[in-house]
Amino acid sequence: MAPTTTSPDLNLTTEKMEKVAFILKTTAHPTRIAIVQLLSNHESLSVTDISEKLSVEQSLLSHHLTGMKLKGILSSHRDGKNIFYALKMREVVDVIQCLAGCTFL
Amino acid sequence: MAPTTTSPDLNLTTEKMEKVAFILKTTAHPTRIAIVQLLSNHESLSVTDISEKLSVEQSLLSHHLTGMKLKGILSSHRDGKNIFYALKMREVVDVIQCLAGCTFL
DNA sequence: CGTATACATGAATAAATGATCATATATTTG
DNA sequence: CAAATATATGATCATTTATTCATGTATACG
Repeated sequence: MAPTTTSPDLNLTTEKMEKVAFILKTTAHPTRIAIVQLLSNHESLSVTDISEKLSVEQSLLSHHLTGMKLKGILSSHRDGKNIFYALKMREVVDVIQCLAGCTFL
Repeated sequence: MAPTTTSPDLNLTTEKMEKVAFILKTTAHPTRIAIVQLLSNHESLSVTDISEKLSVEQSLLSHHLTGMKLKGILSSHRDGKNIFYALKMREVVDVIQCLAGCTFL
């Protein structure tokens, strides 16, 4: 009885497949994966925090962040001069975790 | 004690993040998700089988299939005139399953 | 209120991806 | 071997995504 080792049947509607593809696309970028990783360990971080930790230029990072927020993966709130981002769709952590666990990668 | 509900810490090297992004990108397309779904339920199918079931034109499908094979997601073998494709990296099923399970999608 | 800080936005460009079409190759069959 | 079937491939074009740069907006602070 090891229910977590076998995958259940996959039976998705076209609409669902499109939505899944949409989220996968939004996640499929090294920088964005790094962002998810950071936020999976940090609750919430400012743009500057993330920019420094990942060495990604402010504007480019901002584009990534606002995109991810728009698509529902992140949330944000302002605190003074800073804007803090947090992980909203925690499932993406599992998705990354799952693939990262592949021995052959 | 429900160990499967919480995600373990995510701590990936840059290289690993790139590889994960690579696989995610290869999966992030409605047609390719449909292919994975089909093959998760079928063991192996010919290009014609898949083309008919998904109503995707031969050449376009072939591009998708060879790409996915090249990137290690699928395997293939010839039997007579047909070439049969099968799922090689079964983890992608879990990835899709995971996101498909999101209530908000 | 002016200046500095933190972040967002938009335009322009570059690069990657997707789709289509024409054609090539492999295999079977007559 | 010629024709038919099944699939792959390569060129081209359209679309999407990524990056950069310049500038805009909000907040804080003197």
